[in-house]
Order: sequence, then structure tokens, then C-alpha cells
Amino acid sequence: MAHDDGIHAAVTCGDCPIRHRAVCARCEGDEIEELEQIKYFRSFEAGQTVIWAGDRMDFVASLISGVATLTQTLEDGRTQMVGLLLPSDFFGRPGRGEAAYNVIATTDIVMCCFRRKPFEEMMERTPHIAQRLLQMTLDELDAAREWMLLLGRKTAREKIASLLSIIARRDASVKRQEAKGRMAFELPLTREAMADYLGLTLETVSRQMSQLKREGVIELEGKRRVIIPDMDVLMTEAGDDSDGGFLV
Amino acid sequence: MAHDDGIHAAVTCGDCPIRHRAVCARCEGDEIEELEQIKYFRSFEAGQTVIWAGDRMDFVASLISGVATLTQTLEDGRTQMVGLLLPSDFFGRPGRGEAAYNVIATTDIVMCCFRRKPFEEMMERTPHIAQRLLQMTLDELDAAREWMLLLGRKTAREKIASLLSIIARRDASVKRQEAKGRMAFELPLTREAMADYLGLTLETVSRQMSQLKREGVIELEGKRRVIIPDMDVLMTEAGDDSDGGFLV
DNA sequence: CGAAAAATTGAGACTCGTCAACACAGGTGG
DNA sequence: CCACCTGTGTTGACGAGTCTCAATTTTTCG
Repeated sequence: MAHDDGIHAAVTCGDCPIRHRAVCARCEGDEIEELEQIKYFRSFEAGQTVIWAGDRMDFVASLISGVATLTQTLEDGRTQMVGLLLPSDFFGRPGRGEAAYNVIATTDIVMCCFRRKPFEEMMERTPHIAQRLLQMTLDELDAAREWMLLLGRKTAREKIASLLSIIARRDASVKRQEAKGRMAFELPLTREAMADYLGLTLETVSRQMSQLKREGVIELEGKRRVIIPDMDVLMTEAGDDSDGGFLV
Repeated sequence: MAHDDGIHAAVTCGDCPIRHRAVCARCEGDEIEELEQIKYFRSFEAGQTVIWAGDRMDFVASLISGVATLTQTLEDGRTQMVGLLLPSDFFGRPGRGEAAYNVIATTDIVMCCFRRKPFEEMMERTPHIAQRLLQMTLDELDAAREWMLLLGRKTAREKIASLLSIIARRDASVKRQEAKGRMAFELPLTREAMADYLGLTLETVSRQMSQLKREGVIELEGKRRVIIPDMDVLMTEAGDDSDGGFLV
């Protein structure tokens, strides 16, 4: 559906919608111009694989629009999502030549890529990039630890409620609204992707969604549009009020 | 048992046993001297709490010796370990004034602390510190993601085998040995701590340990000393041969 | 030696996974 | 336009794996 609406070809950093949150957020003047030289856009359609774990990877990238996932698998096929990439998130690792995870587009996406070598060289010279990347990595580590609590100790019902409140809050943050009262958003994940996020099976996800619906904690319009009548109720179901440092 | 054998009072950075792996690894000459000025040692006994989540925290630190854990809890007391601190690991976050996790010493420990403000100021001026910290944080993020796969998708038996192989490998790495064939090491964790690491109950941990012992995958001398007759067998039980990027 | 902490083991309950059937939407081609 | 197919989601029946509660043993340490 989302054929790349001009972004692909035309955007300069000055107009970039994720500029203030991305890895380049602290760069200015000359620095941005230098990045502009080495950047290029790539886009993928929903469902496409961006890269497989173990593949050679000589770029790093910021996600400009859409949603992608990082996943890991065991030999027998069991799959766990280990990262959810939303606009402005960074992926790839300076100093590493191959991908550590599978990266899959769950919606149509556009990425802003930098060839790895020039990016690394620039990082050496440009503290603004290294500083911002450190900050983003520390935030991701906090998010990963929150996620570990969810995976290790929450019930299926709490896991679902947690995921919905995470997405609701992130969505509100993008729209610069408060995460309170009645909220509505598009779920960018299939039941299977939700299951891979939460360490559940898709059947359990489906059952718990149905039950939360029956009990009025959530409403569904079609399969993907979710309405939260009362955010506080959902947060209580999630198990931790601590309004979670996740992906702020 | 480990009463602080002089380390506490006397060590200078030149003699520091974790110098080559810690956050200061890339620093030289003047930089080390400056760190030397602002560093101080603290030690805790096994079982003591270093800091509670939410407490004011105006230092960052490297762990010099011993083992400590980072944990998170839900209101009803369910506990999940989200970090395992081994010698040379760093904790605390530049730019954050309060602890995000409970930090508990599981053995006697000695830490090398830096007051946060001077450390932050020095980081601004000293790319060597920021670069090393970024590298360490990226490694931790990889470890956290490996851990998420364990929490979300592995069986109790695989979780135990994974934890044992992680500790065996880390132990070998410190001793500069290969992680192959017959190995032996001290388990620095109680059954409860293992359970908190793995997202299990301590009873399940105990049962699975007994079963692995019955089947000859591991041997136990007392409760804490573990012998791995054949590392390959253990790795197979762990579910992923991928010789795990965990805490290299 | 005795008390407290840690670990083991058992029995039964319950959550969640497995397997299977079915519903629904969207797209394709006759 | 309809038949068909595929991808996605829902629901049910059943069973396996893990948790809970409880009793007992082993280890640690004063």
C-alpha cells in the first residue's frame, strides 16, 4: 500500500521527519553535510526480509518510516523477537561486518543507510555521533531489560496488556499527546509477530485478546485497530504502573 | 570468605586486574592519572544490597572482583534478574541520577567508583572513555538479546544448560583457557538467583539440576562446584550451538 | 552441637502449548 | 461474477510442562 511517496528520492536532512530523534540528532552544519554525502535510502515492502543473521552487512541505518523487527531463532524454528524498530531507531553495529539478527519489515519501510566504513571513520572524528549513539544504545538496553522482566515473569494476559500499552504510549508520544483516558491506534503487528515479541504462541495471543475484549479492557475495530477505553485499566492489567521507560 | 585482601586500600590503576577489560581500558597516561584522582573503592559482603532501584545514585562503577546482580521486581514480589555483573563490568548510567535496578552482591565484591559529575565531565573531553563505554554497552545489549531468546523460547532444561555454559565460558575466558572438553567451575549463584536469572522457580531449577546430574551431563561436588564432563554435550542441551556472543 | 539457610523431592493444580477445525478477507483467474 | 486459494485470525479439546504448597534433607555458620 504505502508506495514510497517521494521520500525515497527527495528528502534532505533538513526536512527529515526523524532528525530530532535519530543518531544524527546532535549533528550540525558541516557534520550534517558530511552525512548527507554518504547517506542513501532503501525501502522494503511489508513482509520482506531486510537482512538475515550472519549475512555480510556493510551499512548501518536509521528507520525513517514503518515498522521492522529483529528476531533470533533456534535451529528447530522457535523464534523470539529481540527488537522492535520504529521510526528514528538505529540498527547495525559499527565495527561489526555481519548481521547478528534477522531484520524483517512488518509494514512498508524506508531506511536511511550509511556505508559502514565511512560512518565509522566519521564517528572517530565526530563526538556528536558517538555521544548520541551511546545514549540511544543505553535507552535500548533499558528497554531490553524491561522486556526481560516481561518475558521471564509476566502472565500471558499481562504480556498482552503490556505490549498494547507500550504501543499506545509510543504512538501517543509520536503524536505529542498524553497517554491517558481513551486512546486508539493501529496495531502494526500480526498475531504471530505479537507472539514472537511476547514469548507466546499465536493461539494464546488470540485467546487473550478475545478475553480482554470480552471484559471491555480493549475494543477492536477490524483486526488491527485497537481502542483503549481507559488507559489506567490497561496499565493495571499490565502489572507494573511504573510508566515504563520503554522506547520513550 | 573473601575478606578484601589489600585491594581495597592499595591498588593503583597500573596494577588493576581488570584494567584491560574495564571502561578505562583505552585510557593512557594523563587520562589514567585523571581517573586515578576521582576514583575510590567500596566493598560489600555477600548478600548486601549495593543500591535500590529509585535511590539517588551519584556514582558509576566498575566491578573489580566478585559477582553482583541487577534485578527488577513487580509489586507482588515477582523478581527477574536483568543483569549479571562480573569483574570488569560497568554499572550506573552517565546522565542519570537514580538507580534503575536493584544491585545486590551475591559474593563479597569490590567496586571501583567514580563520582558521576566528574566522570561525565571527563567523558565529554575524553573520547577514549566514551568509545569504550559504547562498545561495552553494545556488547551488553547483544547479551540481553541472547537472554531474551532464552527467557521467551527455551525449556527449563535448556535454560539451565544455557546458564551453565555461559558461566563455564566466561570462567574459561578469564582464565584464558578454551571452553572445550572437561571443565570445572564454582557456581556463584544460589538456586534462587539462578531461578531469577532464568525466569523459573527455584524448585524447577533444583529438579532440572538433579536430572542433568542423573543423566551425567553435569557432576556436582558439594552444592556449588560444577563439573562439565563434556562441554559439547552441554552445549547441545542448551539448544543453540551458536557459541553465543554472551559476555565474551 | 544447634539453628538458620539452602536445597531436594513429591503431589496436585493450573497455565499455556499443541493439534485441529473453522471463519473471514483479499486477490486471482476462469 | 463466482470459485478458489492463501494468509490471517478465532475457537475448542486435550496434554505437557511448570508452578504451588508442603515435607524433608543437607549445608552452613555461630
